[in-house]
Amino acid sequence: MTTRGRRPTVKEVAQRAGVSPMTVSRTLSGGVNVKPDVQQRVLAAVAELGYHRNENARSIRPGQSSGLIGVAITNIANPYYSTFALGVEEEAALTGRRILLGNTSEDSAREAALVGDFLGRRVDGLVVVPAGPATEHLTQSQKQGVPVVLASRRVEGLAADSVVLSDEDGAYRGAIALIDAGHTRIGYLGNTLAIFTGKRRHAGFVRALKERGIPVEPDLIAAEQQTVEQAREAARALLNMSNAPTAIFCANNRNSIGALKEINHQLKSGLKTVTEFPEVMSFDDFELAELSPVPISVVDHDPRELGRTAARLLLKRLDAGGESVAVQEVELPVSLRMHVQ
Amino acid sequence: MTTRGRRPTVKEVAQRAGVSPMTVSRTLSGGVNVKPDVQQRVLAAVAELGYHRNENARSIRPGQSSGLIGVAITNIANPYYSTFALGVEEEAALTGRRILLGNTSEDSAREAALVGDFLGRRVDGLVVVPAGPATEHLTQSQKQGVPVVLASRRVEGLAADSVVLSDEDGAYRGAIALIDAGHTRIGYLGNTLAIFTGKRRHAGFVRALKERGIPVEPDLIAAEQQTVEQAREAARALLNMSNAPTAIFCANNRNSIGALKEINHQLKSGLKTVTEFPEVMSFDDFELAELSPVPISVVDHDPRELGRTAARLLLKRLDAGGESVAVQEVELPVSLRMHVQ
DNA sequence: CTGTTAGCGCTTTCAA
DNA sequence: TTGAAAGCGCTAACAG
Repeated sequence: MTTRGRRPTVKEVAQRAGVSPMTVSRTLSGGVNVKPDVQQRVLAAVAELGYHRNENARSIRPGQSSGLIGVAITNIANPYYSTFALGVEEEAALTGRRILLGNTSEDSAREAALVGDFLGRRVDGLVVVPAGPATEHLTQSQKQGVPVVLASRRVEGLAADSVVLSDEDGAYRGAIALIDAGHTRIGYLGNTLAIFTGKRRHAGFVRALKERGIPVEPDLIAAEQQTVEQAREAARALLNMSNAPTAIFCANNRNSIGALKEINHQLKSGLKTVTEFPEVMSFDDFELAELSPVPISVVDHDPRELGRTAARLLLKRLDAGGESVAVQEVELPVSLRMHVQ
Repeated sequence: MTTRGRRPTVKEVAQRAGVSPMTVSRTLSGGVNVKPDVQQRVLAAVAELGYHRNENARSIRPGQSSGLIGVAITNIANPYYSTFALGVEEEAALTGRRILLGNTSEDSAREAALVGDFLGRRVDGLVVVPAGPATEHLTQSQKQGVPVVLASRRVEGLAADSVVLSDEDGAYRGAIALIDAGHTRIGYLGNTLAIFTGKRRHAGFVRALKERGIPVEPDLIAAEQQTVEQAREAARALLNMSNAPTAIFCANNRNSIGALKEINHQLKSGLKTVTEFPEVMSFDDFELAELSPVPISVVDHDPRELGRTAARLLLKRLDAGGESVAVQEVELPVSLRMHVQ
């Protein structure tokens, strides 16, 4: 039995198996040039002692990697990002790598601290959903040979691989669909234009309106909501306008959910009937969207695939070693699903 | 400028600052016994080079810890678990620790592999939502001085700290509430009884029925659904019975969502009216529960707090060093919220 | 096929 | 207040 609190080392395994540490090391690395019966003894000793090779000690040797990928996302609790993280984890696990996960809460300073910590832990690479326009910590990572892949959002002035959604196109198509359905007064609920996705989705929305000769009324645009509660308040304001919009475009799931909560609330209070509420278009699908009391359509996409793609871009660059590879900018397609049932 | 692909070491920082590596080390560890002006020079060199102390090299020295916590959960994409992970991450970050996150997909073998990998990376401790009754990998971890905290589920025969919900009590109260509302035919949708929470919630449900003299009809019990799709099928079977239940108790969010999807679907198909569908009681709150077309109540709790508590239990044990501390078994309360609006 | 040597980046111990 | 030496666990490179 192993003594409590002791972690066995190669030496102990070697001793127990009656070989040198090198033979243990070789056995554990595939067993080239080790006699089968000796391997057996080594593996038996490993099992008996519950030995696990110290990956940290291993990683400090030149040419060795830590097998760690640092993942910095803005909000783990948002299903969109947690599903994204799942995608990264799965793809990383395929190569035996693990993810170090950190939450930035949309705070650039926290992101920078997190990245610094990740570098200290010698991650092989980073997958980041950038919280803001800051780039220093990311370029520093790149300079030290730790590649960075941006996901969901890009940042200006940083030459890094990235995978984002077709935000502009998706928002454009969503808005066009509403216009085609006869709407001319369309509200907009989104996150701040300072954020990559917020800006692009807003741009797509505006392009659709302009193209169809519909004026963009500032009163109908609310683009500062990051939480469901904020979104709900903004939705309330839109719904309570004397000349309320007949449709609302929600630029992300937080805003869609806030809008539905408010619509549901007002509906249950009984002041208006269903037909008096606007139709909803949501950029982001979400669980139970089909329960919406008003017709709802979604600009759908696959956050898990977004995560997988981010990981793949990173792994590809890692495989290339230090060789310079052209920066990859991937844009994943979105699909319009009308009137989710 | 740092050369691409080079990570600076203490030596380089020392050279640049004109001191020995030890002085750099001391400065970075708080600066005791280093003259202020020397510290300035060191820190300047650190900043110029973008130096990050190699935590892996650091951790191999005796008495040093990696500052890593291994977190193994069964399904990152489930909001319940991702919110749980957020709680762990937050609490860990307070002590400067990071989490290594792995998904087990309810697979014990994968969990064992994950734990082995975590041990190899010299985690300070583990937070595990156990996928099954297997304990070998967990006792091995404990034997090597790496404490384990179980969350959401316990496993028999393992003396480890744990934090779980008041499953039995919550299910009991939920069922009693349905009975008090006049229901005598109550369906049950849950995950398998082989899982800790499944067994306990089912037990609470059954206890309520028995206590009130209501027979437990096997036909009304479906307890094998792990996914929303499976839950939806099981719900369909219940709804389509000639003598369908007037209420359904759903033992977790996957089952609640599956049930609501099916109810919504049948409702929109127009074969029955709203009042012909059963009322729903959901163990687990979830986003947009209030949009349910039928009355819904929830057995509510706080997965983030569950994560925080798990992390706190672990940190407390780590603080105690190797000293033996009594095993802590925490049970977090749940609250009944009737007729969510 | 196996073992010895040396050294990765860091910090504890001891000496100055 | 500073530095030199030694060694943590591991594995390339070189013997044998």
